[in-house]
Amino acid sequence: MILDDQPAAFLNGALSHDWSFDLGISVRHSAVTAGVASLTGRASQICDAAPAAMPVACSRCALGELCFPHALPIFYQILFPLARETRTRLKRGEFLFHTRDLQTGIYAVKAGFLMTRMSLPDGQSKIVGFHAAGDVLGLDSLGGDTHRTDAIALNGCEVCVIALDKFEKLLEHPAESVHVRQLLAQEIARVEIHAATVGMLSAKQRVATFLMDMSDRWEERGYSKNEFVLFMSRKEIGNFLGLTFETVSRTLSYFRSKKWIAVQGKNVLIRDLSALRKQLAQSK
Amino acid sequence: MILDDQPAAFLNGALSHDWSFDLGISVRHSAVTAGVASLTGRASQICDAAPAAMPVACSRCALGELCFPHALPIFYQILFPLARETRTRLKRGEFLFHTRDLQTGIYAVKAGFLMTRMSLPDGQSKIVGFHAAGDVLGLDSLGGDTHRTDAIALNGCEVCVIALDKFEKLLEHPAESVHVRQLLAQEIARVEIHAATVGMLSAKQRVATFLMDMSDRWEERGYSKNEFVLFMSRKEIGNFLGLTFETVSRTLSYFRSKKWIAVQGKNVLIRDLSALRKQLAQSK
DNA sequence: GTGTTTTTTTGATCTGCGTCAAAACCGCGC
DNA sequence: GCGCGGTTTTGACGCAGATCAAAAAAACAC
Repeated sequence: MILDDQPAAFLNGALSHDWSFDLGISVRHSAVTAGVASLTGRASQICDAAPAAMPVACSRCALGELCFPHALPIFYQILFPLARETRTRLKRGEFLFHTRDLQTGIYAVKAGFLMTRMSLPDGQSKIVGFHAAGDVLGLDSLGGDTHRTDAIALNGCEVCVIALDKFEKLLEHPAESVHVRQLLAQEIARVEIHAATVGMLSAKQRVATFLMDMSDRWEERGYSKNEFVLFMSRKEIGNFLGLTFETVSRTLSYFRSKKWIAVQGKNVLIRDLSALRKQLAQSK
Repeated sequence: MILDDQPAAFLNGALSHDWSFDLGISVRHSAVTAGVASLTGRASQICDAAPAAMPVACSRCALGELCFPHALPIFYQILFPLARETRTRLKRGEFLFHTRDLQTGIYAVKAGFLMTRMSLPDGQSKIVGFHAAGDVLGLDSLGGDTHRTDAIALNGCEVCVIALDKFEKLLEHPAESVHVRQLLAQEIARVEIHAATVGMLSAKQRVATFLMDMSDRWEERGYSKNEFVLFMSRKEIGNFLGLTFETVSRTLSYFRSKKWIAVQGKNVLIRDLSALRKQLAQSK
């Protein structure tokens, strides 16, 4: 189906242009652009699986300041090769870890997107977060010795694994210890905001918040805040927001009818961010 | 109004009996029993304000194993007097800290109940947690330098304040550092479960979950898991659960009509925990 | 004690979102 | 190219829970 209010060119032009803009992070670049391969017709050149032929120097890693070794010169030499050895590649749908798995390490996302999912007592499962390059996974399980969530790849991912014993050693250094505490505290903030969002906002407000959140994340990573790909399905968005996938779809269509966004499948263009933001001020 | 299915005696008998059962923690005892003062007719004897005449030895503190000094012999002598000096008393409705206040310390609840509340972009505020004796507040703000939430006393509270610089020093000890990471990780787990709960459960399921959660907390602290006081109002419960206060009230009435609980005001008696638990298995 | 305010309960009505259903669309293998 | 399974969109309908309203109960001030 062709967008009624927006020439399809925006998807093949603007989007692919921005996404092929190289930030000097080759692995992330390839993973991110994978999503538009079908639109740009360059599927044969840019494949989803992280390219083995592209070595990533830690100095150019997508994690940047977030990566532990950066703040820890003492362990830099030790951890760098360790992390390299235990790097993992995941295809869409593959698990990084399962609930109740013994926690063996900490995971830093170098490229791609994942989601974490938890099981409820009634047997249903609920998506508790989406994670992009630069995010650290597994810290929330430090309280026990098993994972509390499933982590599943949304597209081709590359994840740097730091073994738990190496991680513990890392934490003996005060600077790293502070850093990890900050990451944990930030995660609490994120989840609390999400709980508040899901708890008291209308469907329109939840979807608007979700789009704005995604926009921020893409911007943080150096991409356009107005044009991005939702690697998750409508069903997954709905699960995350506490809505059905039909409502998510309807709401996106509503935003499109108001000309606030343009959507085609997983590609999104924000056309009026302030209008979306104004939704939040609405009574409900 | 008299309970239709339960003689009022249970409230004046069983409840007050269990609550006057002294665990050797005098401050907590007085704070907890304050809620039933009007029922037991002993309001004049047991007042809400924490009694200045009752000193609390750290060895008998409600925090027990959770208290930092316990796991840290080295700092025990230093911190103990510091914590004593900076103990705070709060009356119902008073703030322990406000959003955007500069974070000056970490707070350990020694007696009473508090709630933490955060502001949403649309101006509304949302309760993100209820906290009882033994809980530690303020850790979630370690990511920045200001508080992200308001902390408000639900009844007479006594809170032990540990200045931030003292706390940082405490964390130089690895055992304490691990302990704090565990507390942070547990908080993430709590909030994620809450977000999942609020996101996809029906009103009956949310209220049932809430009651079971409260029951667990009272039991953890050595009280009966079947009889307790909800220090928060229906409005506050509703805000926390993402429901209106009318729905909370209606749902409690429904549970009472099924003879699963007995409620009079803020006093609750669980009469059939398994029936409540079965609610969660329901389709919705 | 009395009067006032706030909280809680219960009822009546309305509506946003879930549910069920069908058609359109997309990705994928051949 | 074509056919097929999964995803997304759109429509019709019903119900859980929000909203509006009023009375009862509890909390509070004096």
